[in-house]
Amino acid sequence: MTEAVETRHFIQQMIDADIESGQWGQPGDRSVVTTRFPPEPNGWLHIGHAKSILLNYGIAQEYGGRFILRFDDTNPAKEEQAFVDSIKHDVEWLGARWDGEVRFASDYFERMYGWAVELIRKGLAYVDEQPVDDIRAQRGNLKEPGKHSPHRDRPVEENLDLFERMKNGEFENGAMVLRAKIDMSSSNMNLRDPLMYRIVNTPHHRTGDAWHIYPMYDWAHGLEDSIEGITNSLCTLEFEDHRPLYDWFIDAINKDRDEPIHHPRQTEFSRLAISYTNMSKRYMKQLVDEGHVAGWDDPRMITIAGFRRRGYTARSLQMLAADVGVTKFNALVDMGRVENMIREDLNERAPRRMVVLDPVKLTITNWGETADGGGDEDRVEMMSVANHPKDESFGTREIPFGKDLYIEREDFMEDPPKKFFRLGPGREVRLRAGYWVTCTDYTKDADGNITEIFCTYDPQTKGGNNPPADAEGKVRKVKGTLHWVHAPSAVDAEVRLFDRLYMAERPGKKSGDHLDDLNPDSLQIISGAKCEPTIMEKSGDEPDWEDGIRRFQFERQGYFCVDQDSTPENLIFNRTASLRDSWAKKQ
RNA sequence: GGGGGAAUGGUGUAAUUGGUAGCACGAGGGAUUCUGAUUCCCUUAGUUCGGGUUCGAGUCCCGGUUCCCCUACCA
Repeated sequence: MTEAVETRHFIQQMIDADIESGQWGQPGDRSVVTTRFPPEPNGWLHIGHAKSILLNYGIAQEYGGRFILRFDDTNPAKEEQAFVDSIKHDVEWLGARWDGEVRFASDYFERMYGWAVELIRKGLAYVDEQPVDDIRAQRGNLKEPGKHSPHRDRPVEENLDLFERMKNGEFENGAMVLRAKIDMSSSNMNLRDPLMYRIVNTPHHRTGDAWHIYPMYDWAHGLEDSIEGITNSLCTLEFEDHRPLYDWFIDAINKDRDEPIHHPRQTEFSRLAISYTNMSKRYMKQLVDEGHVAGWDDPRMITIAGFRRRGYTARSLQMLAADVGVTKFNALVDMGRVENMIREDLNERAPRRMVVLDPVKLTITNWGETADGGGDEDRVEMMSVANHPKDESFGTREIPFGKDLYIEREDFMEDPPKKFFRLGPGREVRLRAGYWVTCTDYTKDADGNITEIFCTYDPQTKGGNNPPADAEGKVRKVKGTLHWVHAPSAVDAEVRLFDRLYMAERPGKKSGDHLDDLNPDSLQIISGAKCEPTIMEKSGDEPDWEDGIRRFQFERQGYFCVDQDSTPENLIFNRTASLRDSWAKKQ
């Protein structure tokens, strides 16, 4: 007997071991586990952030610990309150719930400053007043060691004085910095006397002009983690080289200190990369700025807002995060996987509707004849349709059927090949939940476009059911079932069909410019789609979409959601994903 | 001529830490089907390379290769 064993990724295994050994407190106490998501409020969150959020939140959940949302607002020049709000919204939408109030690094500036003073007193930090270029030149490079700053051995009292005056705003931007005194010949560039503070005379979105110096990432980040009692500071692979510095700063503070501060453990995992996209903020900004997309929440963007507007569910992103796993391997996840996740979720949860995207008229010429004789050309029959083929709890709805219908233009061919299971001259198909119809004639315009299709229907196939067996006991069969709408009662809608933004697996890899790989057909707007009249009807059996965004499967077409700009008078649908199409693949 | 990481089917990810290389997706084939969807069944294909230790190596040792990251007063 093989049992499904829950496999634990390397971070879970590490935490398990820490708990057993009592790394953070009493051995066995799982509730101490504390994680965080620390975005800088300077932009939009993307799918890569979603992986990080879900990883951090998931671990806190699993161990019964805490998950903290902290804004790393240490750079007043680039940050805005608006991003704080949108990031909170995205994190919540993803389903992550943070512990207590949202935290801000700027609330810790005073404490960080105090610790910096302690480092100066210990001779571990100094004020450097050299120009940026000199500092840069002295740093050396990957092969050459750096050189000491002439101010490296400035007396402690002088450092203290200068640092305080930096804080008080006595100097211009860039006039001087505070640096840690570590090792200018280290092979790890991060340890070559890294900057701790710089002068920025720009008002901060939360602290106003209270500060004139702002902490650098390496100095600030570990301290923020420490203050919040973070046990596991999870970050991406490129920070591996920063870990020695992360540890050095906390150790330096704790050196000769009566009450040592908490020392979290930083662990790195590989960031999410997806084919046919690029997570680079620079690239995304260019797409927006140059109008290649409509904005940061354009449904083609891989921002969380973009995925949301496209119709992706939080659950599908959670499924994706679980699916890609947590490792240190630089993996490239196939975009097809992402698309399959939303198909999997929506297949289960989306109620079905019939919508004709590219309508062509279909007229039933014998609608006046009925099985019991005496039909009425103008009558409308109501047909009962299941809202979900596999789940009866979705219930049914009634849709009208009559003489004048629309079907999909691509469902008719003048001279169809044998394997084409749809309509053609003389061929019979089932109109889903309607009747069986046989094509008897069609008309074309001067350009050769089909303008109208004429059919007869079989009154014995009402509801789409098979006709009764003939005298020899044989039942007539059809290969194809088409979706349709009743023309007089159809509701118009705009439908936006999205495709991948890029045509290359790794945009920009070949030519160096990602714009060269842009897919010119990534957006197709259809203005005359015809929807069944019950399109927006709430059947009560419809799932409670946690974000209020309504989603449907348009039968035989794909999954669609109601766009935020849609109104009852002017319906707008976004295609989230097409259905799998083995017919298209064969062609 | 530096440092830090990583390599398992096409893709992603496991392997009780030395004991039958498994799962998912994809792809191919078939069954079912009032969505060419869904569902179900079958098949496909892998330990970066070369040595070594061992009864036995994805796992340990030695050597090589390839890929990613590191020289911001950004995070």
